[in-house]
Amino acid sequence: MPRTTSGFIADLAWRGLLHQTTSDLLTSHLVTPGRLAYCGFDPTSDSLTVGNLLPITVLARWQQAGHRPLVVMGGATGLIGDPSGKSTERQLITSEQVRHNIGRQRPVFARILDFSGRNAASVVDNAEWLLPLGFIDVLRDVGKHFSVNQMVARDSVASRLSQREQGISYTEFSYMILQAYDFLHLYRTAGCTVQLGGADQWGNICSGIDLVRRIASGDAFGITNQLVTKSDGTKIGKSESGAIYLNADRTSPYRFHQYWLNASDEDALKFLRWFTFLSQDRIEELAAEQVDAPGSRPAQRALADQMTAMVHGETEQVRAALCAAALFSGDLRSLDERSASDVAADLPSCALTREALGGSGKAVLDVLLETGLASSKREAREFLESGAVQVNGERADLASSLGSAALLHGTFAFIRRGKRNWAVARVVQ
RNA sequence: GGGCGAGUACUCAAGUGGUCAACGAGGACAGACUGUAAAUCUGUUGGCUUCGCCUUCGAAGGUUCGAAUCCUUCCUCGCCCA
Repeated sequence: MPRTTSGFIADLAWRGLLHQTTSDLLTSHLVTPGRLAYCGFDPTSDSLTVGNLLPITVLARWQQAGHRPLVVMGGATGLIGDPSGKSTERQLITSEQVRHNIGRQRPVFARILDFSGRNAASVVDNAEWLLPLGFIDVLRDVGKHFSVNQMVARDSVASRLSQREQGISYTEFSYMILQAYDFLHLYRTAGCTVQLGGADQWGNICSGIDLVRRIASGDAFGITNQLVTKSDGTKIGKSESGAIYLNADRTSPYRFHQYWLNASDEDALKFLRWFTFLSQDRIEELAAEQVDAPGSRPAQRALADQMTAMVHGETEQVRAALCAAALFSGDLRSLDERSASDVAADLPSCALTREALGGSGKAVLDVLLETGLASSKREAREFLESGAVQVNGERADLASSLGSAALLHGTFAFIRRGKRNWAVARVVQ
């Protein structure tokens, strides 16, 4: 954590996150505490994903350095679509959808940023000032300050112009004007002097700074962070079963925890620096432990715990960690009924009836299907034949079936497919 | 509006009348080795009542004993001309 208000930049640099800053004067600007920086988030999806996490944590670091963070929800810009970093024209979404998305995304910011105290964070929606604007007014007051020659030269636009298959619509082309106007508006009304964003936002941020200088004769700054990927070059937050969301109803805290726990050694250390608020000393300590005892994966554990606590809170983090420990210790039988029930609540599940368990019992093959661990009987068969399936810690085969005797506490059958896929079948009355 | 070309499973991409549930690559999943890691090797990758059957190759019709492959119409996309 940065110790001084101007240490923000140095901290970002150490973490490998600093991409560019717009001016050498920035450092002296940051000496004064309580500077206001904003970062925009376009609500184009129902739930934020791990991919959106980085800019939020950068805002949090800004706050920890003694400055004030401002979250700008793109209630208006989200209706247009930012071409930056996109290779194809995007589908427009409805304004109802945007409002719904904003409502869903807001709580995530509330957990990561501090909305109380002297440096309290705040959230605004650019629909407040962008929607009332008149087209002609914008063309006369704002448009005059933009040179099409420059706009066309921007990376985000140029790359789309050069590929004739895709092109770019006038709508998306105009996006940078809106974002620049945001900065101007926030500079004038709130004294916001800094904009944070990903490296792909560099162009948009510069446009805003230009506009502030031209119209308000003011000095504004920009800081961009690196766009990060996993060591194999793929995006962070994409798993086999889809994106990892920040809302608990889309990705359970347990699954979220598991995602980080499964990071490769190389990634785990990088992720600790990029995403967590652990100190430089602590991270270096973990790196050393990693070298000494790679088998116990200290970096992954610290990462998973930190991330889950940050996004879902400490209660959920403790639950997820206990759940993981129970399942992967290999000693399911030691779980008491209460803990078993807690663990079961976090896993994909299916219901068993007493009747189905009578006689020869219920085929494990069917249970695999019902819990979603296998998507077809053919696949279920394949898993059973290859020895990929365990029920309550016992390997199952094609002939295996569930009887009452096999259940844990007479109620649960924990099914494991492969190394780390779990589900539970439980008896219902 | 006129001319040409393309649409194949998660993706890319073969196949141009039977030997095609469809080559190959990537991805994904599983097994072995490990550490719920990486790398490597092996296997699987449309569905099912699995020595067999059923449904797929942009959509709908048609020709044929038999079509992803031929014909017709339609839809979508790309290139060229106006």
